[in-house]
Amino acid sequence: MSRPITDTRTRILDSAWKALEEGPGASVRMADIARRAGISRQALYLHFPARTELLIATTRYIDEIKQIDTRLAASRNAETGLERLDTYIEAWGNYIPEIHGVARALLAMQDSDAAAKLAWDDRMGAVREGCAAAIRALQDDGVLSDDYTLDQATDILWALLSVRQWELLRETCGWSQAQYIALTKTIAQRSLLQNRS
Amino acid sequence: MSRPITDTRTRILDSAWKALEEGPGASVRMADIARRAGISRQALYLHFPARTELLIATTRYIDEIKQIDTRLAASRNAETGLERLDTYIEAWGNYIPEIHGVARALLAMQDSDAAAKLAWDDRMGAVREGCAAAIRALQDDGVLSDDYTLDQATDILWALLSVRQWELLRETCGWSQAQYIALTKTIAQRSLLQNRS
DNA sequence: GTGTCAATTGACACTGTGTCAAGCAACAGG
DNA sequence: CCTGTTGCTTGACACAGTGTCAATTGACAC
Repeated sequence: MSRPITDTRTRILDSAWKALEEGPGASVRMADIARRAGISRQALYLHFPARTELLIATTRYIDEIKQIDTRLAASRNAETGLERLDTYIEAWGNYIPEIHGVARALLAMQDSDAAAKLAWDDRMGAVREGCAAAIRALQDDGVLSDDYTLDQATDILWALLSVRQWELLRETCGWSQAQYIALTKTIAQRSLLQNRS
Repeated sequence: MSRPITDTRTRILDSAWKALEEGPGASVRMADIARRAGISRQALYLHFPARTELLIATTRYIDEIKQIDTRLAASRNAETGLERLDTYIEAWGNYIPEIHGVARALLAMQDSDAAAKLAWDDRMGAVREGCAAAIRALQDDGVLSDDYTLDQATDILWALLSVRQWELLRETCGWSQAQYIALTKTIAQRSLLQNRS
């Protein structure tokens, strides 16, 4: 066989990724993904028994390619709290464009597929935990303003990093990713930190 | 007839609103909305020829009940830029919980219903314009930091006000709306404004 | 050569959207 | 009282997308 299992599976995941990236309005139907991957629709179901499982698997796949866990671990190992925040912002900021297509597709599921949504929540929970850890490090360093609780500060940073989500609705932002990440850093520091160190 | 047109139409819109509010995973199918409103599914199509039109109409309906345009106009008439920002934040902040169900439902449309999405973008554009106007007033008052362009500042405030959107994915925030709006004001002022006045 | 495994084709059930036709109850004006 | 209109009803249907099933093919491994 010139096509080992992993090959086909990878081709499927690549196809799903590409389909999801094509923005809102893109057809992310099983048939489309199968056609993209060059296999039949039914063969797709041999690899992924349901659409939601394919979407979740695509998330994990993107995680691996983008080395998200590695990057988040790196943020955990940073020396100062501020470095930790920087590294986290870079990891998550770079992740968002890839991930928001999946978010859209999962949100789009009419049937409340509890298991799939739980898996997604877990993933997001992990990323969010990285955010909270960075904030906590800042508290330990004593540079975090005590106007905000840990949860509040996490929510604020999360919001700043997630503004790209709104591009789903109004695709008129026009910022480059680098611009965006740089600005996020500035605003996060200005908003959350006291001018101490 | 004990049921004039407007009565049925209002009942439909109320039903749709309620259905949309029941969070992600809620069934916002035409049949469900019809059952809620106490009419047949086909009668629903007599009032709204398509699902997307019902969703958009529900947005307008919520607008009216919540008097969003009035509130945004009030923000336009505020004396100082800071008051203007405050009024805007209050109007839009109170609007979000009602509106994010519609956002979710519209995002969920697989068929890229261009017209409906355009109408939605228009609505969001109007609200966003209110945001930009508030920011611009702050520039005129000379209290807005010139580190950010108008677009950047608008995006930041928009992000801060829209963090609730993420509750769709992780419903663990637990903030009260008042808490949220108060915090948004603080963070917006701290982030965007120079400590001048 | 036989078994196995991935993938194929073709058919089917089910759900949700949107359409169509025929009928029915109430009300209005002659 | 009859007639037309209006708002809604029931019942049927077409269509798209998901997910399932059975029978078949083609290549590789032992």
